[in-house]
Amino acid sequence: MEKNIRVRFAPSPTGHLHIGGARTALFNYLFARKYSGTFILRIEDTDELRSTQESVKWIFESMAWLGLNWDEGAMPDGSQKGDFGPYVQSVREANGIYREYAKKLVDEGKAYYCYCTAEELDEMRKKAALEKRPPKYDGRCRHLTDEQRSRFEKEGRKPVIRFRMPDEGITSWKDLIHKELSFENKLLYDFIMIKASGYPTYNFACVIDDYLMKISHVIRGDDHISNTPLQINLYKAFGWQMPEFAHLSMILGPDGSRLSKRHGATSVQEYRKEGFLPETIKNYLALLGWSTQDSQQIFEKGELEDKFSLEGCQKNPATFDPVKLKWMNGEYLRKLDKKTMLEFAMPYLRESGLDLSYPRVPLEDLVYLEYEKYKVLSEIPALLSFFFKENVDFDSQAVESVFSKPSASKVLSGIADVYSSIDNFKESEIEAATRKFAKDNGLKNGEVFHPVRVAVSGKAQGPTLFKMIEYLGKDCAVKRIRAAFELAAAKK
RNA sequence: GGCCUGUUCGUCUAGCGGCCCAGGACGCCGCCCUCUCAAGGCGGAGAUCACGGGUUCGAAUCCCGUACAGGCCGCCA
Repeated sequence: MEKNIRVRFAPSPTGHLHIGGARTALFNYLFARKYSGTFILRIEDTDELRSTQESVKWIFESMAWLGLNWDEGAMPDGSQKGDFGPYVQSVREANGIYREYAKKLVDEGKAYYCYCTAEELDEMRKKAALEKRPPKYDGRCRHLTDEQRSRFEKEGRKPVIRFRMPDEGITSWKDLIHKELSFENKLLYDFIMIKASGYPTYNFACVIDDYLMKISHVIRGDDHISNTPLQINLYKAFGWQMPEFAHLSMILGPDGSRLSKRHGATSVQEYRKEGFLPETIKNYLALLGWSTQDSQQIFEKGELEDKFSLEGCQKNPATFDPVKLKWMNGEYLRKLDKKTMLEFAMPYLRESGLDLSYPRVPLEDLVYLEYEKYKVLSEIPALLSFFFKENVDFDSQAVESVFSKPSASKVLSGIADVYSSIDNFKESEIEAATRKFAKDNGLKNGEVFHPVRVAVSGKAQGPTLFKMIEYLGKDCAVKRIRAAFELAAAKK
């Protein structure tokens, strides 16, 4: 691979960072890291209507959370990092960069002013559709005389600048993922470079900036494939060397259409809130459309950066699978140590409204108790809630199936006495005493364990029993078992 | 309507002419472990490689059609 790899992620700030955008960012990031290149963040806010400052903030936040740190570009504090800035297109526009280059093409006869109104264009498209022709701009303003122009100007019309597309020939390039791709020029159209507002369009700004920022590889979604021949003709008109192109496949929802809001969570922020770890998101996203030869699933820190390659990228679209995402998050959660897990769990615990001062054991011990069960952080409070309050919320089904057994009330009254006489209230002591109780009374272990579990936690499923009882503490456990005894006795 | 792209288990994928009547992972099913649920271990079902033609001694892999799917055709990006 040649030196000076420079790639960029260029989102338009019109909402939260979408999971598809995050993947594009990730692939660019990984590519840059793999080849010791430069990863650049450029804000493409040329849509004056939809771009917002707030969206820019969201993009920064999501990128930072994912750990996709950029070497150059717009920074959260408003500064510009790097020698090829500014990295915000609206600022570049204000600096006159796009107008300057557009004028150059106009002067050379490679672009022209067009006075057609949006309504006229609309009309043309409708007509074309009716006649089953491609809705392509017919080039009617290509050869306007000075007289015609001044008449339009007098009418108060603001012109756009259109690129004069070659009528003949073929535009092709060797895509790093799709191999050879080609388009006939006569099918292309005179696209707008500068809008009537003076703002550049995507296709124009993108080329100017990629050139000026010395981008070596353009890695983006393959919804841009048909924009590429337009852009290549721009490079040719300027006489610039074009970058390499790599078009990534799309991400689909479960129904096979492009992943969108109606498929549920689509922004990085939503996944963060649900309790996915950034490492999970990165790992999962990397696997959507990319793989190693041995189909490796889980990557240790730094491994993605080492192993990533464009050759391993898929040409066909990938369906997003939330189930596998959750599995993967479980894998990452299980790797966390006690302290880290508590740090991650804390926001969810706080938000749950549980009385965090209630338990007598350290929170990290409680959280870690069920560590191998978690799939997302947000489910932690519900799993542990019985540790945080005086009384037990009984699961009616558990009560029904366990307390209705004839031995239940006998077990509960007996075991409460046994527990209250244990001095060293630790897991091993509790377990030994419980097993002895079962044996002495001719009961199966399960006949004792199950009612006790429901009595202290209210649920039929939960953490390992004796550790749970130890963490609850002697007083609490005995009290709960006695209360449950009343309940079970009443059932009879 | 035109152009472009794509098509291997339900899903993500390995595969780049013989090692493949197709391997891994998620999910599913069963067994084991076990105080429950998980986790873990073991095993299983699941793809005639979209379809039809070629090329070749030999094709999931190369070529051509067909079908289906997606993308683009905006003074959106």
